[in-house]
This record gives sequence, structure tokens and C-alpha cells, in this order.
Amino acid sequence: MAKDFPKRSENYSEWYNELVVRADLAEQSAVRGCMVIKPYGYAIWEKMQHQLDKMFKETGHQNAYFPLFIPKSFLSREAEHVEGFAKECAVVTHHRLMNDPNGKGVVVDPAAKLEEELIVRPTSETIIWSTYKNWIKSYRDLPILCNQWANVVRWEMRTRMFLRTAEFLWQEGHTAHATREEAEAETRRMLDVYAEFAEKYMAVPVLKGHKSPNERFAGALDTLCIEAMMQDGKALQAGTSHFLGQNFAKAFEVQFLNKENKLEYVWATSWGVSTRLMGALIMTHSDDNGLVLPPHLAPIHVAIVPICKSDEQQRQLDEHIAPIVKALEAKGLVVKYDNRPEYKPGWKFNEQEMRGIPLRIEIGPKDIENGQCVIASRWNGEKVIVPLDKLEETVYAKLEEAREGMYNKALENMNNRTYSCETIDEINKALEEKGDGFIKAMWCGDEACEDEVKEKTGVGSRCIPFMQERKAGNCVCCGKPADKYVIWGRQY
RNA sequence: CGGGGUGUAGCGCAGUUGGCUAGCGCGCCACGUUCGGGACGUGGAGGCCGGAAGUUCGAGUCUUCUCACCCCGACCA
Repeated sequence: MAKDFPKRSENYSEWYNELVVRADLAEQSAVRGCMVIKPYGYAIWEKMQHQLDKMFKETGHQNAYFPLFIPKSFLSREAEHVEGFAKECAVVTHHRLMNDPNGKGVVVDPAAKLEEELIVRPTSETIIWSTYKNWIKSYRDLPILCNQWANVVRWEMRTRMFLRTAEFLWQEGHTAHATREEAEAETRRMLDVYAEFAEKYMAVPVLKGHKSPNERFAGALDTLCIEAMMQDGKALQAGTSHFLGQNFAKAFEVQFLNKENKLEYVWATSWGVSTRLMGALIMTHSDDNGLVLPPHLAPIHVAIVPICKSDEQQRQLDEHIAPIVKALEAKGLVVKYDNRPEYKPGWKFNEQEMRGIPLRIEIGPKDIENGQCVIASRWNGEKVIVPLDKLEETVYAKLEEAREGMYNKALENMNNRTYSCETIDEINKALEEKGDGFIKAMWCGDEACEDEVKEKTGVGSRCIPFMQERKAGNCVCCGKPADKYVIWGRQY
């Protein structure tokens, strides 16, 4: 058992915060709402980036980079967009500091006021579409399939590490198309990429669907999302893909000549996932002993701990284990041989478990004699004795077992915490008796009903799944005929 | 942004109605004994008590302001 480590059942928030710090993923910085992502946490993010980047390129996208700063006037070009974003932005007003005339440090030089303020990007649609205007003249210039890896700033009121920070890292894809159909297909294609990434690499099951109009991205005609369920039953929006229609093309006057020599506005999409995925990863799999990582995203796959009683034994073990490490590394695995003498094996076990290393191999003098070792799996705590000549294949089998087992466990939690409800009373009853979860209920599509459900139950509409299990019924709120089966829930 | 809470060593905390040299546990450093689930002994280093102003002979302790973090909401990736 991890010492002084909070249990999920006692205080889920405290457990989460403590885990982020103790697993060495991140810590609070000196800047309000901003975190420092530590090397181990960043290594996990890099693995995510690497895989996603590969998938983006496989679907024909290229990386580019656009400015951090956006002229203030750009934000107001698209009416809904400014409504959704303008209130939570950091603004640059000056470009120079000067020595304080009173002798204390530096102050903003009032003479260096910018003619037009610059906004630190909360998202890049506006700066990118102002650029695309120059890139697009003809249907031959389309489609443009760009992605950028970047940081963005949103001045959030309440921050939580990885889940909501004032500055966060993400990728944002911005594509331009000649037809509505092509843009809609792109929107869906990228959502599918996100879903595949979540399920295959993060071992996180997700629901795919539409956001309700109320929950849409500011300026989008349709927002697709993947929603994941955390262990406490709350929903986490893991990725979004927006069909932007011609809104931004019109706002930035981006037109092209089609084959018939007619001027048309360009169709747009944007899609993104952020470091919030780290939060999803943590809250989906981890336990009261710390982080649990799926093998595909673990910076270290296998930790090897030698068990010995003397320096002489240590030397012998080092000799025996060196070729084992080499053999596993030759298979592409990252192996950490932890022979630090200053820590006892039990201490190392706990540290490795806190950091979520998928497999641990224990080898002592007796094991060498018997030609065997112990393999312990992080995700389920299972320990098995394995002959050394079967080690490589067993390691592979155990890693695959972990990926599949973690996914199934998460899926089971999601299923167990999904409740079908017909009325608002039933929603409240389900939440009270079984705790947070996904509420499945029919909705008539009226925004007033959506608001009323939120007000009376605390759960909001999270997702209108593509897979509609029910085609018709009565609205959970007003009782009128309804044709949308909606997932409701509390969200992070 | 509304309500509540917390800031004292790297971490977790104690510090009485204001009083003299600010303590404890863990961790850290040195040496020795240990090592199959967070070992132990001895010695040692480490502090503008979140920041600023004020009250006072005297402030970790009282007052005001400010900053940051945590929790519950509202908002969002």
C-alpha cells in the first residue's frame, strides 16, 4: 500500500491532485493557473503526440505553425466566435518595460502602448483563416489539411492540473474544403481518428456523437465529440471535431473559383485534443497505489528489480541481468534496471507502481539458480513466476493483456454506470442511488428542456451518440415526442 | 466570478491570552548494519513563518490590504 496516499473512495479530487504530483507528472508553477509538466509527465504527452501526429499524417495532414498573438480585431470578425471566446483571453497591451522611476524593479513603459492590442490565442481559427485567405484562390488550392501543435491560453476561473489550466498544450487541425460534403466527411474522419487513438492507445472507451447546439464550439455548425467516463462516473470531453460551415470563410472573405469559374466560399473544419487527455488517462485507469499506464503510452515498459543481500550478490545479478535487459531492448521495449543500492526492493516496488510502469520483473539469487524470475503486472497486481527462456514472449503477452484488460475494465465501469431514465425524477433517483454516471434519456431538442434538466438534476447533455438505440420516445423533461437519445452527465 | 478553507524547512504538521535562541515527523547529507512489499542506529545540514503596510517596548501570533493554492458551484479543451 502506498503510504499516506489518499484513497479514491475517500476523496477523489485529493487523490487525483496527489497522484499527479507523486507520480511526478506535473506540479503547480509560480504562475496562476499554470502548471509545470515534469519530464516523466511530458514523456507520456510526447508519446501521445507522436502517435497522433502519425495518424494525422496518415490521413493526409501536414504540420504548420501560426502566431501566438492574434490582433484583437480578428476575434470580432466572427460574431459567435467572439461571444464564446473573448471573455477569457489574455491581452498584450504594451511592448516594453522600463526601470521604475521610484527605483523598484521594472514597470510597463506607458510610451510603449500597442496601437492594436494582441490577444494570446485561445484557439487559432481567426489567425489561420486570415492566412488561408492568401493561400486560396482556386479549387486547385483545396483542400488545405493543416495541423499545428501549440500552446493556447484561456483565463479559466478555476483550474485543475491537466484538466483545466490557464495555458495548455494541444493540437488544432484546420482544414479548408471546396464542398460541404468533403468538410463534413473530414469532421467525421478526424473524430474517428481520435476515437481510435483513445481506445487503442489510451485503452479508454469513448462514446462518439454530436454536441447539442447549446454545447457547440463558438462558430461551428456542428460539433462532434468523444466522451469518456472517469472512474467516479463523471464525463470528460476527450476530443472535439467541428464542422464550421462557411462561417469563417465569410468572416475572413476566403473565396475560390470553382471549375465552373464561379466564386464560392470555402468550407471549414477544426479539431483538437489537448493535455486534458493526460487527465483522462489518469482518471480512467489509476488506482489507490498510483498511476496505471497503458503499455503504448508508458515511457518505461518494464522495471527490473534485483533482490540481493550483499555487494557480491549485486555484482552477480548485474552480470546475469545485463543480457536480459539487452534482449528486451532489442525488441523495442524501454527497460529500466533499477539496481540503486540505497533503496530496498519494497521501496522500489511502490515507487514504480506510483509511476504506473506496466510490468515489473523481480530477480534474486534463487531465481538465477532456478532459471526463472517474477513478473508483476501493474494494472491488476498479478504476479507470476516465468522461466527465463520464456521471458520475452511472456513480457509481450503481459503487455497486450494489460492493454486489453485495462480497456475492458474501463468499459465495464462505463456500462455499470450508465442508466436509462424516462423522467427527471428517475434521473435524480439514479444519481442519488448509484452516483454519477451517464444518463441515457430522450430529448425533444428544445433548448429550454436541456436547461431545465441541468437545473433540476445537475447533469447536462454531453453527447447525442451516433448510435441511437432508440428512435422515438418522450422527452425526459417536457414529455413531448422526442427523437434524440442523449447521454447526460456531470462533466470535468 | 459567488460561497467555504489553507499558506510556518523539500513534504506533512505543532506553535497557548502577543514575550526571550521557532519546534516535531518524513525526506535530505555522512558512516555503519540491512535488502523477495515503503529497514534501523548515530551524527549533521536545512527557516525574512506567502507578500506588503500598520498597531506595539516586542508580531508566526492582532488589524488592513494583497498573492497563491485547495474544495463546492457557474464557465470551459
